[in-house]
Amino acid sequence: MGRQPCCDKVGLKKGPWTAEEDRKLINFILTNGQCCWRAVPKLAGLLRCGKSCRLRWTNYLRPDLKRGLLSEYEEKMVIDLHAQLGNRWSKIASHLPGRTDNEIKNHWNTHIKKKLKKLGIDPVTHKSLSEVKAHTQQEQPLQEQQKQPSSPDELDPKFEHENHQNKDLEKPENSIESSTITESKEEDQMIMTPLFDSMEIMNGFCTDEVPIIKPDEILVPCAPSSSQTSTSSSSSASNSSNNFLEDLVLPEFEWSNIENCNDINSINTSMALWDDDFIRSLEFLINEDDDGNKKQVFDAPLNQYPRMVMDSESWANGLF
DNA sequence: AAGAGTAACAACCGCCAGCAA
DNA sequence: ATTGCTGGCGGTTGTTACTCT
Repeated sequence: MGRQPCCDKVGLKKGPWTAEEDRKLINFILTNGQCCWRAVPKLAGLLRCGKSCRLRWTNYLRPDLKRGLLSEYEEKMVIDLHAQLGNRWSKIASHLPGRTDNEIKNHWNTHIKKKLKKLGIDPVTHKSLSEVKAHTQQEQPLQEQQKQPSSPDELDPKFEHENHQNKDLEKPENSIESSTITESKEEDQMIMTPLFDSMEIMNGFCTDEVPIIKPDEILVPCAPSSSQTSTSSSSSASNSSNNFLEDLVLPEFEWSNIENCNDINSINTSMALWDDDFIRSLEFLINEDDDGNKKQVFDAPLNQYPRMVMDSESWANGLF
């Protein structure tokens, strides 16, 4: 037998996240760290599917995210990495601390593509457009002869870029690429040019490094849920959601001391990494409503949550 | 000022690899 | 070995903001 489905999708909310939903999700992850996403919406009191929660967290709520447009430097990196990796946005994002694959993908499609075209560079091949044009004109008669693809790769857009890469290899003098695509981790490292080394020094944060907790270590807020709903200042405002997130001034995180997330002690240690100042500022910011009035949104100060021990069966059956 | 067109980006959808049951 | 769920990924769509006429 397999596992339970991630969600039944019945009665689940879709569309933009409200400020209240953001608060609930942040509240939950601040308190519990990251655990099984399927359980998050139930435990956090959200009518969302786990996948949606994960996406919202990784793409928007994560504390390490940079906001605003990509800098010229970052843009240059994206272009360079795209030339080497193609549309592997997550891989590209992994070289840009604080940026998400979604953000980079969007930026590529809306900004960089146009920029490159303006500069006469084909955004797919990273070659000059005139050359690409000439190349395709040369190939056209041949392609008409061979309309049936000779290999499955040709049908798969994923391979399109790699095919270009191979072509590029034939004419390295025309490419801005500095290395070839490889899947191995070792060679992935080699993609990092000295330019990227400075980025490595930055305090990179990875969602994988968010403390993972065991089911029986979930902290369940004990305050009545009505306190949350009564404080919901704007259930419709993705705008207000944006505002309160823009205001968040988040500290640098150091997750390096979490060596073994399966160890309960290390999990407790990891929770301590959200230092008091940060928690206070977060509470202050999150508790502010749209008019700037202070409100109690967190059910209780984070350090006052009782640690509720759940047995694994309760967890598995989702009895909350 | 209003409507149309365009840009920007958040969110969703479907697919897939990995893995637990 | 098989089944089917989870989490991650890339492509696409929908919504909002902005600009132009």
